[in-house]
Amino acid sequence: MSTLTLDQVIGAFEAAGMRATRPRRAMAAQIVTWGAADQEFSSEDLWHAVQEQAPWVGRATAYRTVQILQDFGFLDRVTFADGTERYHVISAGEHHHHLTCETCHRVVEVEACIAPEAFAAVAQASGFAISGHRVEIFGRCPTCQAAS
Amino acid sequence: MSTLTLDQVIGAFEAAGMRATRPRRAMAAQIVTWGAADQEFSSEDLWHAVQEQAPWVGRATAYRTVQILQDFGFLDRVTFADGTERYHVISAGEHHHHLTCETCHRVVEVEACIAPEAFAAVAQASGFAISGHRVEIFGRCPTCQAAS
DNA sequence: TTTTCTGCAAACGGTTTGCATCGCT
DNA sequence: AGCGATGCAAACCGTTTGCAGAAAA
Repeated sequence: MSTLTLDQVIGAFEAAGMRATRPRRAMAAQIVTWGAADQEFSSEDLWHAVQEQAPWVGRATAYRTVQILQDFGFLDRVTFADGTERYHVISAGEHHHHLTCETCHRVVEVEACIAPEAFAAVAQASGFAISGHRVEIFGRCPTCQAAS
Repeated sequence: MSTLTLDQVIGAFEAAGMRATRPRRAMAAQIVTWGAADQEFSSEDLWHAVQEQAPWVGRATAYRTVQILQDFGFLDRVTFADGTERYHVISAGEHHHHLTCETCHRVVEVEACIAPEAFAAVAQASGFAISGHRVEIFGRCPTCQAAS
C-alpha cells in the first residue's frame, strides 16, 4: 500500500524549480490512485487514463512526466518477462524488491532486502565490486489464485 | 566460461528438424566465440559481427536465429539498467543468476541459486504462488577495477 | 520437386524530439 | 516580458513481417 500523496508530488515539482501545471497535476492524481492500489502502468497507460478527464493532454507529456517522476524517485521501472516496461509507485524505503502477480499486474513490495549476506558472499567469491542488484519475483497473487 | 560448441548448436537445429544452413552456421560460430569469452551481445551486434565474414546475411535472419537459440535454451536474455536487451550463452545448468560487469559487459553466472529459502519465505508471507524469480547483480569485474 | 529458409524492404510499436505556441509568474 | 511547459506531428530505433526467390533435402 503506497502512501504517496498528491501534495508530495506537487511539492517535489516545486522543490525542483518546476511548475506543477495542470497536465502534471492530472497525471500525478492518476498515479497516486494507482499507487494506492499497488497497480502498475506503462507511460501509454497513463496517457490513456488521463485522456478521459483531460483529453487535450499530449502523449509526449505523459512520457515526460513519468520520466521526471522516476528521476524524483517516486516511480520504479519493472521489466516483465515479456520484455515490456512498466512503472509502479515506490512505497517502501530505499531498498526493496518486487513481487508481481503475472495475472493482474498487482505489485507487492518486499520491504526487507532478501538475503543481503548472500550478495556479499557472491562479491567475495567473484572479486566484483558490487554496485547493485535487482530481484524480481513472479507468481500469482491470492486473489487471482482464488479466481481461477 | 561457456562450454558451448558449434556441434552442439548444429545438432540442436537438426534435432528440431531445422536446417543448419550457411547463415546459421556463421552466426552460431560467432556466438560460440562470444560464449567462450562470456561476452554479451544484442541481435544487432550479432548481425554486424557476421557481416564481416558473410556480408550477404540479412538483419532479419540474425534476429530470427537469436530467437531460435533462445528457445533452444542456449541463450539467456538480460535486461540492462538502461533498458537495452542483450543475450549471453548459458553455461551453467537450469537455474542460475547473472553477475554483470557494467564496464565491459562481461557476464559471470552464479551457479547456485541465491538464498532459495528466502524466496520460499516470501511466498509464505505473501500468499503468492511463486512461479519464478530473477536476480541480476551489477558491479565492476576485477579486470575493470584494475584498469581504472 | 518440395519444403524450408533467406534477403530485402516495408511495416510496426513504443518512445523521443523539434518546434511554434501557450500560460504561469 | 520572459521562460518553462505543452500539444502536435514527425522522426527515431530496435524489431518483426510479407513475400518472391534461393537452397537444402
